Amino acid sequence: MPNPVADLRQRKKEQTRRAIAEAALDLFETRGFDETTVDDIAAAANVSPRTFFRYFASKDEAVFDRADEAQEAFRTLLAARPVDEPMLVSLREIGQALLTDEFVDGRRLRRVLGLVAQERALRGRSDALLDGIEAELTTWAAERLGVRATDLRPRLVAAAVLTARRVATETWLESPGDDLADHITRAIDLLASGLTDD
Amino acid sequence: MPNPVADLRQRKKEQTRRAIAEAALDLFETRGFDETTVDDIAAAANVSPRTFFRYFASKDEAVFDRADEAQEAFRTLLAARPVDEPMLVSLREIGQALLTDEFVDGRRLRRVLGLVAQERALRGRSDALLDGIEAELTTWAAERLGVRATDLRPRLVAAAVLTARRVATETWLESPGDDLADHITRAIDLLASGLTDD
DNA sequence: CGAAGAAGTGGCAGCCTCTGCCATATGGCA
DNA sequence: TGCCATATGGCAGAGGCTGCCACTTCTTCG
Repeated sequence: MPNPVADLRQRKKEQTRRAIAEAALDLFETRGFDETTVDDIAAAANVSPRTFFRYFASKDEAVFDRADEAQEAFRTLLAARPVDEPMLVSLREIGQALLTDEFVDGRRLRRVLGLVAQERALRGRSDALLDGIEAELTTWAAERLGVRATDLRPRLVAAAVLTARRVATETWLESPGDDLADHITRAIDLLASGLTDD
Repeated sequence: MPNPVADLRQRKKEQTRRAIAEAALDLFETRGFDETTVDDIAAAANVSPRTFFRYFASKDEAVFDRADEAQEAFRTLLAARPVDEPMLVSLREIGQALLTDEFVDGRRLRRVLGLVAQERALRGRSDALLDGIEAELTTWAAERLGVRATDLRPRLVAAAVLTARRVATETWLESPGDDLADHITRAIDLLASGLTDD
C-alpha cells in the first residue's frame, strides 16, 4: 500500500486538476465565460478536451474547484462559535474569518466571488453549492433557536445571511479599494437592525 | 391598418406560442426537464425545432412564458403604495395582493412554481427573472430612502424581501392547507424585527 | 525484475442546445 | 390577382457533453 501523499498518480492528478481550474479561472476573467470554450481551457492546461470532462462535469464546475474545502472550513468555524453568541454576530465573524487566508485561499475566493457576481451563467452552480451551505446553516440556526429546522425562522436566518453576503459582494465589486469583509459586516448588521437606519 | 386583436397573424403567433409553452410544461412535468428535448416539444406543438427557438431563446424559457405580465402587475402595485408607508409594510401588502388571482393565472403559476422547485435546471432562469424585479425593487427602495440605488441598504432591502418570499414559499409548500400570504407576511415581519423573536 | 493489472489520457463518433442563412409558404393589401 | 411582409422550415455548424475503445503510464505482485 503506497503512501497516498507521495503517490505519483495522485500528485499528477492533483496537478492536472489545478492546471485546468486555474486556466479556466484565468480565461473566464480575461475573456468572459461565454467567450471561452472548453477547448480553450483544455489547450491552456495542456490536456485534451476529453480529459477536461473527466475532472469537471461541466464548464462552470471548474470555477468551483475545491469548493468543498471552503464549505468544510465554514462548517468548522460554525461549530466553534459559542452557543450563547447572537447568531448574526457569529455569522458576521465567520464571514470575515473565511477571508483571512487562514482556512481557504482568500485570494482565490475573492476572484471566484467576483467572477460569479459578474457572470450570470455561473450563478446556477454557485447557488447549487450555496444550497448545501444554506441547509447546514438552517440546521445550525434551528439548534440555536431551539426549534425545528423546517420552521420559517431558522430558514430565513440562513437564507437572509447568504443573501447579505451576495449583495455585499456586489457592492464591494463597485468600490475598488474597499475590503469585502467590511461590506459583509455592514450588510449583516443591517439585517440585525431590521433593515432600518443604524 | 388591421385591428391588432383580430389580426390573423397575431392570433396564430399567440396560438403557436401557447402551444409550445403548454407542450413544454406538460412534458417537463411528466418526463422531466433533462429527459425532454427541444425536438420533443416542437413535435408535440406541431412546429419545427427551428421555430421553437424563434419563440423562446432557450429550452427553459418556455416555462416562463408571460412572466412579464406578473412583473408588470408587481410594478403597478409598487407604484401605487403611499410614499410615507414603511417599505416592508408596502412589500408585505403587495405580496398578499399578488396572490389574489386578480393579476395572474394562479393555476398555471402553481404548476410553474412546483416545477421550478423540483427541477434545479430551471432555477437559473427563475433567478434571472427575479433579478429584474430585484433591480426595480432596489430603485424603488432607494427613492424611498433618499439614497442612491447603488448603496448597500436599498439593495439589501430588495434582495432580502425576495429571499423572504422564496423561503416563505418553501415552507408553504410543505404545509398543505396553509395560506401562502401568511407565510410571506410572517417572513417579512421577521425581517423587520431583525430576525429576532417577535 | 518483469508481467499483469489498474489508472490516466486521447481520439472519435454522436447527441443535444442554439444560431445563421436561405428557401418556401402564408397572410395582408392594393 | 399580384406584390410585399412575415412566419416557418430545412440545413449546416459551433459548442457542451458522453460513451467507447485504444494507448500509455504507473503500481503491484509473483
